[in-house]
Amino acid sequence: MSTRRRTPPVHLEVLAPEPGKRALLKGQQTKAAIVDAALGLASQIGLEGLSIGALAEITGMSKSGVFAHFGSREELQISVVREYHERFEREVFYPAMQAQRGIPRLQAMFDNWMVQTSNEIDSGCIYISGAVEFDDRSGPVRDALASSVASWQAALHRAVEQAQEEKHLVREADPLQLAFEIHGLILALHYEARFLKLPGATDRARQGFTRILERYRAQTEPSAGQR
Amino acid sequence: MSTRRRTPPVHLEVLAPEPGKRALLKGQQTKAAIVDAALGLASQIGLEGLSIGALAEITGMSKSGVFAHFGSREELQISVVREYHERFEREVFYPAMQAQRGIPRLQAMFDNWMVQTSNEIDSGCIYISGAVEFDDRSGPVRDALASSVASWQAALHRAVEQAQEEKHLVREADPLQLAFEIHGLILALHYEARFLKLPGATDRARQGFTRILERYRAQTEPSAGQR
DNA sequence: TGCAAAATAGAACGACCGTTCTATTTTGCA
DNA sequence: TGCAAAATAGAACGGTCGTTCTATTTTGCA
Repeated sequence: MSTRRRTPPVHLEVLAPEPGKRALLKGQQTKAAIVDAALGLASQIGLEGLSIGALAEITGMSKSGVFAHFGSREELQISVVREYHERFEREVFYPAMQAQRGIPRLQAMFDNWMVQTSNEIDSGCIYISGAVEFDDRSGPVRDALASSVASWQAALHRAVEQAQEEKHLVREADPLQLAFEIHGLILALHYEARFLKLPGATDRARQGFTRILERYRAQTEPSAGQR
Repeated sequence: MSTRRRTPPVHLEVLAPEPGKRALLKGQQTKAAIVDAALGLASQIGLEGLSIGALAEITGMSKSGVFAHFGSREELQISVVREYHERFEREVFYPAMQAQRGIPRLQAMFDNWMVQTSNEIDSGCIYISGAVEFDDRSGPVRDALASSVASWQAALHRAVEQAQEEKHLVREADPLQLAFEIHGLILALHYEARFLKLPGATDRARQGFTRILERYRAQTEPSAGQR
C-alpha cells in the first residue's frame, strides 16, 4: 500500500481564474485538448475502448506525456464523463430552462435531448454505451456515469411535476412513469438509428412523445398564461 | 492474402444427424459447452470482452484447445450470437406463437420479452450490449447481431398487422411505430434496472405497454372469436 | 481391434496495454 | 532574466491478448 506518486495531486481547478486575462495555463490547456480528443474517441469506441496509446497518437504526444495529466486510466475516464456531463448540461439542460414552466419546458427538454441524440447517431452517446460497459461493475467511473444520468432524470421529474402544478398535465401523470417512457424513446432512437441504421427513427421518437403528452395533457384550457 | 489454415473448414453442421441415436459427437459436445460458457461470459462483460484465455480457464481447457474449435475469435463471437438467437426464439418467440392471433399474441410476445429481459437484469442482454459494441463497426459479428434483431422486429411488425386484420387494433396503428415504442420500453427497462438499479422498472414497462394498447385498441367489440 | 482423423495441450510469437522511472525541455512567476 | 516547478519524452516493465506451430492424446468408424 501507500503507492508513492510523483505526480502532485494538486488538481488546481482554476478554470479561468480571471476570465479576461489568461484563460488556461499551458498544462491545463493541453489537458483540456486531451480530454476533448478522449471524449471524441470514447464516443465512438466506448469508455473501455479508450487507450492512452491511441490518445497519444491523436494528440501527437507521448504516452507518458498524456498519462501524466491523469495519473491513471480511470481518472482519464472520469474526466471524460465529467466533460460530457458539462456539455450535456450546456446543450440540453440550460437552454430548456429558458422555456416556460410546464409543458413548454418539458417539450424543450425532450426536443433538445432528441437533437443531441440525433447528432450523436454518428458518434455515439457515452451515457448509453457507458451504461452497458459498466452495468455490472463498481467503482468511480460507474458512479460518475450513474450520478450524471440521475441528475438529468431528476430534472425530468421536476419538469413533469411543474407541468402538473401548472395544470398542463393531469394529476395521474406519474413523473417516474413519464420519464421512463421518454427515456425509452431516446434509447430506441439511438438503437434503431445508430445500430440498425433504420430511417425515420427521429420522427417515431417525436411521435411517441406527442402521444405521451396527448395521454396526460389536462383537458381544461390552462388558466391564462400560455402563449 | 490467402492465409493458409490448417484447421479444416468443414463446418459439418451435423447437429443431431439421427435424432435418436447419439446426439452429439464428443467434439461437438465440447464445442457446445464452450459456446454455453461463452454466452454466459459475453452476457456479463460483452462480446468484445470475450477472451479465449478466460474461456479456457472456465472450461478447464487450454487456450489452443478452445481456439481450435472456432479458428478465430470472431467465429467464436458469431457462434455466441447464433446461440443467443436460438435461445431467444425458443424462450420468447415460439411460445408466443401459441397465443391467438391479434392482441393476445402481441401481448404474449411482449410478456415473454419482458420476462426474458427481467431475467437478464443480472446477466445482461447481448442484443443490447452488442448493439453498443458494434454500432460503428462492420463485419460478420455485427451482421449476425443486426439480422437477429431484425428478424424479431419483423415478427413484431407481423403481430401488429395481424392485430389490425383481426380488428383488435385500429387502422392507424403503424406497426413500425408500435414496435419502436415497445422496443423503447424494453430498452428503458434494461437501462434503469440493470445499470441504474432502480426498482419498479418492470412495472413501468408493463404499464407503458398497456397504455400503448389503450391508445390503439379498436373500440368495437371484436366480432366474436375472442375468449 | 487397429488406425486415420479429430481433439487437445503446451510453448512460443508479436502486438498492445497501463504504468513506472529517469532524463530533458518548457513554462511562468520572483 | 534566472530558476524552481511543471510538462513532456523515451525507454522499459510485466501482463494479457489472439494466433500459430508442433507434439500428444483421444475418439470413433472399418
